[in-house]
Amino acid sequence: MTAHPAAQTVGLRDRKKQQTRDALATAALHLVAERGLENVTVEEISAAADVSSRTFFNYFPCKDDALVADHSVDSARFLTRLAQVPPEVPALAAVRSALGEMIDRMQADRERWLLRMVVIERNPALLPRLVAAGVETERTMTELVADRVGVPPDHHFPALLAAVTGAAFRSAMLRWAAGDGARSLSDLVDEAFETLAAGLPDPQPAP
Amino acid sequence: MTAHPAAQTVGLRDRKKQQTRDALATAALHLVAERGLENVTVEEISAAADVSSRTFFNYFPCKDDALVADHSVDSARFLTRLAQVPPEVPALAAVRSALGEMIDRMQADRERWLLRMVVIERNPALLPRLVAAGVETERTMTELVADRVGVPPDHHFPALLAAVTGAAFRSAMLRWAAGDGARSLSDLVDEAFETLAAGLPDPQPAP
DNA sequence: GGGAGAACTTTCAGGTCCGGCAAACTTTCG
DNA sequence: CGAAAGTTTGCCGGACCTGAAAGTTCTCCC
Repeated sequence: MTAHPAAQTVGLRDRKKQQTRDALATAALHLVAERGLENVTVEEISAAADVSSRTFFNYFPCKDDALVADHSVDSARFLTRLAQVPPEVPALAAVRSALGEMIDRMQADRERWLLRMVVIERNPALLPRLVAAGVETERTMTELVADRVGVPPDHHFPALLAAVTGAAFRSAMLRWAAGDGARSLSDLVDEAFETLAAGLPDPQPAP
Repeated sequence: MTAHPAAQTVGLRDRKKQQTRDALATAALHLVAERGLENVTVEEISAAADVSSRTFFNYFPCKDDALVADHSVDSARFLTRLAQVPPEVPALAAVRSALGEMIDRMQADRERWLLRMVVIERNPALLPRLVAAGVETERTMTELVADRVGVPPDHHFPALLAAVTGAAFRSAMLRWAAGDGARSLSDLVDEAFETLAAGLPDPQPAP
């Protein structure tokens, strides 16, 4: 037996895969951060990660996804959480609650996520990609919410809630990056959701 | 002098340009509607509009833009309207009010807009494009709103309001198309904005 | 251990997207 | 009419992305 009898669930193979994926994403983020999206090719990213450019596409369906997607934050877990929130909790609060775990994981990966958001901010072409990453999630979320509040799936509320909370979350993420992570993401999301719950009233101009 | 002494502001040249642009957009929408986004090339679209494929790119920066962008609904006018709404009107209501004109124009172009939204619905890759079309608008909108409510530009409210109203509007557009335009877009947008103003409370399950 | 087979990577070929360039053409204006 | 300005077009090349086939690396089971 080798010196590592434990850690059986993940073999060498999976560890290498994760490494490669990580190397590609990291290389992509750093290169784009310093040169801009247009001035970085897939070949350069692949070279920096020491793999062929064909391999790049085995991991990411397109260049942008290497910058925006993140395996560690998979939406399936968020949806599971959402389904688990007790049904008497209002939908908006339920969504906020279910986001908690995802937010924690993002804070744990603080460094990388801040870089990611800065890259997105400086390359607006990526912003739609951020939406794309959530579009399938929003669809499922719509169904979950319809179920939860007991309205037909073509009612306007579930789709509106999904779209609006998605927008609010993105807004908080961008704000997080803009402040370089000075305030916690959790706080910023809370602030946004409270404003939503209050019906988006005009804020006080000056105290 | 010719038989058309009036209509001086637009010459033959500009009229032709508008025609070409329109032909390209129309061809793109119809082809994609029947074959799907992947199975339509720029060459085919250009051929259908009787221009070279090189000309296509003189009008649209990429294939998707021919499907999503619309010259008749330029956001500059919306922003102008927004700036004109009296400052005592709360920001959320002001946005709804400023959207009115755009909505009217979309209803006038009902046919084309419904087709467009159906195409987007059936080709989810385009949905992020719809966001992209509004991203610059949202940025300006953020500044306008900050100004209007008298908070610094890095306050969370303006960006949140811009993102959220954008999402709500898109949600209403998709709903409009899903119902094949049975209910007026104006109604659907009102419904969404009222729900926003109420703080997104859970709807009544059944009467 | 050791080999059969699965999984991953690489190379290669090819289609589509998209932008720069300069020549031909069309409209506008003096 | 003729010059100026704008538009269309073909040509070319780089970049993105995909399929197929061949080569390499890991896993599993004996």
